[in-house]
Amino acid sequence: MIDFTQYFKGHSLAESSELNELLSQVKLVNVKRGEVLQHRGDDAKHAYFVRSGLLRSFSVDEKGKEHVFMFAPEGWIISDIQSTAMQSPAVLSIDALEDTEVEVIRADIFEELVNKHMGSHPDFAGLELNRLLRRIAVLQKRVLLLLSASATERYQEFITTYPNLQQRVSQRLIASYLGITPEALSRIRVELIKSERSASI
Amino acid sequence: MIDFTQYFKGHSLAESSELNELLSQVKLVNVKRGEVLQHRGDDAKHAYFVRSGLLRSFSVDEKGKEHVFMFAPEGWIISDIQSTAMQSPAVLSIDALEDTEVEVIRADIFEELVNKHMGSHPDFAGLELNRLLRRIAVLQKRVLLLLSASATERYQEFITTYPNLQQRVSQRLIASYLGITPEALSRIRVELIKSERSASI
DNA sequence: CGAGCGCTTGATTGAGTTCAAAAATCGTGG
DNA sequence: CCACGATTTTTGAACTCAATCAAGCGCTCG
Repeated sequence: MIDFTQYFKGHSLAESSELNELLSQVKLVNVKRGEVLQHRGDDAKHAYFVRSGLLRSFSVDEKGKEHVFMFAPEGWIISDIQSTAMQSPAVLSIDALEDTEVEVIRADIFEELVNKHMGSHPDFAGLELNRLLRRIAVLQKRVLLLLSASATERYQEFITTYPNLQQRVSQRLIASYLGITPEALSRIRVELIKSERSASI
Repeated sequence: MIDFTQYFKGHSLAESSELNELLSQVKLVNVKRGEVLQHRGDDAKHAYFVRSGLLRSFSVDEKGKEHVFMFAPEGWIISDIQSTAMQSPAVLSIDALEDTEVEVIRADIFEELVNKHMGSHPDFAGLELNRLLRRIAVLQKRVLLLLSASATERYQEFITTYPNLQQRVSQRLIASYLGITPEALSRIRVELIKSERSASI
């Protein structure tokens, strides 16, 4: 079982009263598949730490179409970092793709902790820095893929990067993550299976 | 004239010996339009602070095609954050689109400074955190645009977000940034000018 | 001044979308 | 546990946006 406490383990903050104060703000919530945790337009943004289950964030465009921004399985933190940083209403909605046990906390808690407790617990900043750097790495990779790779290549990249997710998420949602229609993904898969067959003969 | 020193102004580190140590590592370099500052595959990554001129970072795909990842005009810092964070060879190349005066420093200096001097100069972490959050914000926006918007919409978004760049960068490069061909952008512009005309009559 | 680069325009092709409908799967209540 | 309705996936056909290929024009800078 992974949780915020464990996330902070190994850092000086882990044993401090500040951490206890922080953890006392954490609410443990059970959400059912399909429930929406955060709506686009919400002013109060939250960060969600997934203990078990699966969340996703997504945007809705003018034509009403959903676009999956990210998936968050066990151990992941999901939030609308952009809207939190810009102190603007949420542009992303967040909902549950499976029954999920999730720890909820104010999304700006990380920044606040860094700013407030840097002096006494400086390595907390390093932890947060690391989280953001990893986020940037996956976003950079995703942008470059969207710029340069065909739908087929993006799908192959997806299944090698997230083999476990591929089992748990419907094709409809994978297609949305890849920026294509479900029909296109269906056709891509039959082509891939065909070529697998001929390659293994 | 903007530089690293100014970037650090207003933070406690600004007056410290650590900053002087840092600034002594900064090399001021003049690069000519077309010069490549960093090649894909380089092990030593650098961060570039643009004092004047214009840099860009880009990737090259298997077919040899270039894809513009970002532009960096005066006052911007450009680097391959992903490769620096992952301690892997650079995936992005960086070159000059105009004659550029640039301050060069090891790309991992920010992380190192945060880790080393956090105790004595904690607010430096806040500065760096802010830089990363802004980066994430633009990347999130770009991913969502690539997922949901047509080439025309992405172009319109580009010119409203970066009106100054539009003047300085060739259409060829803007097209690359948008993920389309120069021919497609040329046609899009014709259509937009047409519809502007009919709208203003 | 000429070679090359950038932009445009045209014709053709192709990857992916849209619309429609059937087949398969899932989930829920009885 | 089964059955029914709803959702997802597949398949087909027509269409669209953007890519590709090709040619011509206008600059500039060497």
